[in-house]
Amino acid sequence: MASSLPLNPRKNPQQARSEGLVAAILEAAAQVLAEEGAARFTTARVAERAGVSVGSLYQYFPNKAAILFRLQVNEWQRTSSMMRRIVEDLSKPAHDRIRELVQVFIHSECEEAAMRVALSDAAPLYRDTQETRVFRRAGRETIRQYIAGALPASVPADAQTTAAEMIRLTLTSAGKRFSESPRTQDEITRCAEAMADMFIAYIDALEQRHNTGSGQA
Amino acid sequence: MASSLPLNPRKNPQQARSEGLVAAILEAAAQVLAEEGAARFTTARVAERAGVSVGSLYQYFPNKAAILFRLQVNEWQRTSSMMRRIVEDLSKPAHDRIRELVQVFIHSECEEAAMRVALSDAAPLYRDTQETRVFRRAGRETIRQYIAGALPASVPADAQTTAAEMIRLTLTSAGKRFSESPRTQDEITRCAEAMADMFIAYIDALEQRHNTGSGQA
Amino acid sequence: MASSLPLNPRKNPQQARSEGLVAAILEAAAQVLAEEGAARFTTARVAERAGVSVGSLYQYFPNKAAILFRLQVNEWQRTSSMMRRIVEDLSKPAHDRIRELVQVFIHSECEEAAMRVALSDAAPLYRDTQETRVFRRAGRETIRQYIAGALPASVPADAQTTAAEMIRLTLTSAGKRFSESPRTQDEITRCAEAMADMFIAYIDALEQRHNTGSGQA
Amino acid sequence: MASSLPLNPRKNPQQARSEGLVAAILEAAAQVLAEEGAARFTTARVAERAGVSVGSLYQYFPNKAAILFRLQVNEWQRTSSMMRRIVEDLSKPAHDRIRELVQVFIHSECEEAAMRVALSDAAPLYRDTQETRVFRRAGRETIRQYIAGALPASVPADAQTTAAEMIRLTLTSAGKRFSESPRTQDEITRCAEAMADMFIAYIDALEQRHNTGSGQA
DNA sequence: GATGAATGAGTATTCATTCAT
DNA sequence: TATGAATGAATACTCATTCAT
Repeated sequence: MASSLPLNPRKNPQQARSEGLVAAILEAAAQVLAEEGAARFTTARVAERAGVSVGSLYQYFPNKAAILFRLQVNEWQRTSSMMRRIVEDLSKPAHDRIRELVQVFIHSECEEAAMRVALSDAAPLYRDTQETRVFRRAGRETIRQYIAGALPASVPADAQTTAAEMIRLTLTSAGKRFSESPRTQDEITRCAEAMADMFIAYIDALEQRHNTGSGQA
Repeated sequence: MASSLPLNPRKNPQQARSEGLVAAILEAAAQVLAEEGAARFTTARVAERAGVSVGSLYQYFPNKAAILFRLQVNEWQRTSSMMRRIVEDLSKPAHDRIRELVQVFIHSECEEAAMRVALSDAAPLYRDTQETRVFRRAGRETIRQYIAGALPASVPADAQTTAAEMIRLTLTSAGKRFSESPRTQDEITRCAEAMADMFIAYIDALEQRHNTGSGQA
Repeated sequence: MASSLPLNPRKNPQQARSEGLVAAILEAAAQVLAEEGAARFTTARVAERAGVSVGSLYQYFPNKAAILFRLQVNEWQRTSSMMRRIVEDLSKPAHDRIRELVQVFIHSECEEAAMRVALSDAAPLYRDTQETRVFRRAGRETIRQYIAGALPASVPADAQTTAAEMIRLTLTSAGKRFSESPRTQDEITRCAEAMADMFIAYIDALEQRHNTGSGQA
Repeated sequence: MASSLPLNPRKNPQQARSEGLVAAILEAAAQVLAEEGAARFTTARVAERAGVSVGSLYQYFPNKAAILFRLQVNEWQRTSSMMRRIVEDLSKPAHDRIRELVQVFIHSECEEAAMRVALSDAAPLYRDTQETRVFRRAGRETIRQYIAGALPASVPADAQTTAAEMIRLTLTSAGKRFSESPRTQDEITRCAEAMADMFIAYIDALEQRHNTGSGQA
């Protein structure tokens, strides 16, 4: 569809004031999204919420999609750095890192669920963009590598890639879907446990298949 | 949000004519969705495509959301009956049934992907309805039971429920996500294979855990 | 610039009601143009003036430019048929027909001057369209032929074409420019007289040049 | 309409710096007009192009219209001085001076056509001003006198005025209209020739009418 | 003087839904 | 029953101009 909307910030927020405004707008945008939903996410509402004129809003964002895109990028970065922290902690055994990864990820998905769901609802507005595609692809790659980093080294590279990709796909998509309904802390923990169980069983089976001499596969 | 839109058909399609019209409208709706996307899915376009006046359209559907809802229900029913067929074929061992379930499901998700993605994009329009919630819950339950039906009987009931739910969640959400990008037949098959591997490893581990006498858990 | 706006009427006004609405909208448009000027010519104002909702307006015209285009076409047709009537009245000598043509044209240009000036001001909105170009070219051609029809037959074809084109250009552009300022009837008549004098002198000179045997040219 | 916008420069450009800035702004304005058209002629774009802040722009011009007005005045002055040079060259016979006048004027109109057309498109913005009216009236007068200066002295004063005014009106309006379409050098020359033919025939006829003793008029 | 961030009124266009015919 | 004309609220985005720094 609209695959060429420019999502780049209009000006580099060089000055503290600018950065503050951008932050205020993004904060307001997140609130509007969470409280009013994607359908009522309008530039006017965001500007009003941010205590800024629409004109100012458009000085920092070229269009509505760009605001949503920035919100999404921020989410991705948060997720990504969170994962990196866990995965790079080599003091823990692989299984524990996987378990922690899943727990932290699912819990984090369930935080600010309203906003995240609304952001997903609005995805059609910023999804079909070169920029988004590039960003998303890069994010996918990064996360897959983090996951691969927690897999046993004995698994051959291509099997590792496949498995990491399946785990990434499951983690992110099932995590998102799970977080769409309101959940208690207990439910969240149990869901993450089951998912980690599944991942670990999968990894162990993979390891076994490749370890056992001439292997069965 | 808009949780009280009536999605029920306005009249019981008693006459053949009515049924034909409803079918024509739904067919047209699916086409519009697939070819124009959710953003351009308008009642006027659907009516025109169906060769019907908007007025008539509104005689069979109380509002736009109801059309989308019906489309979604049809998808759910198709999926559900497809699963039932596989799961009830007791001539095959459980593992095979799981593999087949996943293969068929993922392939089916990737068919008519354009329409299904657009239908998902439009979900905010019909999602927050009592009716949808009821239907979805029932569908979830049914599918979970189908999956549970393919799990080994030795696993205790509650563990079985948890596992079936995790598999259902993964299958449907990762399947949907996977189908959002265009895929070759080969890619689809390999994704389904990996997913089935994961599920089977998960099930086997579960079985083992509960079989081994006093078990570790 | 915007060279691809569709200016075609959205629906054929088949019914009397439709025709009435289109006429009402065009009438209102002419009034808004005359009284408020091109800059304040908005679809909302036109609709209000016509006693119609904006929605209805957009059922009969695909966009603002189309309304202006229709107004312009009407002007062109009025001018064209007026010229034809004069030029086809063979009972009068050529000179008289030229004089009458000029008088009638200039007087007509000065009528509804406010609206016509505003319509010209708005020209950038509908000018750069395939449709307008086609229409304008056809109109130019027609008028040139009418003028050629009043020229003496002794002038060779190509000289006749050149002269008719120069007279057309002068008549229409100087007529338009002259009508931009408010004028008394007397001023208008005298301007038309002088212009006709010029045209007739031009035609006579042309005739003479081509009549005098080996001529000077 | 908006007949009271102040178009006067805000400050006398006493300093060299000021003059430079004014010139830079006008140059930038001409470029923006030529390259982007009247609709995209914004103060922001002009300022950016001129390498100046909007604030500075507003120090030298009270509003957007004033920039356009200055551009127009410059055009008028260029035209005017060009005409004066030709008309005051008494070494050439009147006919030749008329021919040259027309040729040079039409060619000059066709130069920078893009900018001139855009400047005309923007005319509604500066046209309805006391200042513009005064300037335009003065310009008209001057040009008419230049033209009168090339007419034969035997024609009585009032007839001369009428004729000069008709020629001025035709020259400027038809010239402008002609230049609105892209033209080859050859087309331009031939148009100017035909126009000069017309003017000379007109002048000769006038002369004859007034020379022939008791004359018919 | 110079800057450029902030303002906010203004506008074209769409679309779900109704209801007179 | 069927039609489709009519409605009008809603919304993204622009731009001339000001004024605090």
